[in-house]
Amino acid sequence: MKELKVEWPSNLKRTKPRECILSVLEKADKPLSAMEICSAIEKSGESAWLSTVYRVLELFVKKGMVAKIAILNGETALYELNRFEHKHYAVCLMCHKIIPMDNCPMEKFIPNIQDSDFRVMGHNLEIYGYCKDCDPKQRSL
Amino acid sequence: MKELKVEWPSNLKRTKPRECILSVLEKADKPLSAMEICSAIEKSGESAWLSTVYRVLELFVKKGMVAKIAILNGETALYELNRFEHKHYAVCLMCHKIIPMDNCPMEKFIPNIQDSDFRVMGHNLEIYGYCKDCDPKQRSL
DNA sequence: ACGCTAATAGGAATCATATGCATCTGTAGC
DNA sequence: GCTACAGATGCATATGATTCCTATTAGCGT
Repeated sequence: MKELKVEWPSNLKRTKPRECILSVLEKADKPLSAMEICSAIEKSGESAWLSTVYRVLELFVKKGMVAKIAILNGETALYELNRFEHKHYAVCLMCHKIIPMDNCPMEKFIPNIQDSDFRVMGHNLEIYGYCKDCDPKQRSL
Repeated sequence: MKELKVEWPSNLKRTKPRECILSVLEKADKPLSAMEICSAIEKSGESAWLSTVYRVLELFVKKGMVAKIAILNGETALYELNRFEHKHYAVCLMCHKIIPMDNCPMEKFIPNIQDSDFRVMGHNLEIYGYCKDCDPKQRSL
């Protein structure tokens, strides 16, 4: 996955934690949890408080720079740069590996919602199953 | 939504909390959280402990009697009877109302997963947006 | 009815996330 | 470049959902 950049909104104060967090997300090749972001920052020699990471991520989501996704019944929220082309993931039920999907079933689908005036803003989709490493183990149980 | 029944597995001990929980779910017209189930039981005059409710729900999920779903980035897990025809929901971003959908985009969709040997077991889909009551409020912000 | 096993009550622990407040830091205006 | 102030962070502590622990209780096979 190519490293991609997000434009820094002009009215957004540049502070060290914010730049660290964005930089971690730019380098990430998969969605990260707040805690993973935090330890990535520590590893790079900077420091960051988890509460700050949460606050900044929430802000980034509000600014549209970052997307928040929930995986496997939402034990933990994950964050990734908003790659306007949106993405879905397949999740392994055994090892919790996250594998990107390249297409989206919603592209040409009209949901039949019982509230006919519902204004659709977006969607989450998650496929679950067994990845190629875990499938054999699973079958032999 | 019609009240529907689930068969009680023959090897499953019948205890008061379990029967209460199943009965609440049978009467429910929407997915419920563990706490909602708990208070519904209290309201019916019985008593139930949250920890028991969680344990029983987990058991029911394992037995395939109940489905666990996550809504809006998984703040809270919701549970409903497993209606083998599976279902998806639209969720209002403002009032968190849950509106059933009658069709499913995955029926004739082949996900293009980067792990080509991934064995798909199922999926979660959630549409989010604004329901007819909240859409006007949203637009006037 | 008896006894064994599994289930529950009750509470305390845990995990992710949010919040409150004092202190610090970007940055707009000079 | 300096200053002031709004807004951000460091840090501790709260919160809400869920899980875990253990003594007690209750199904159910015999």
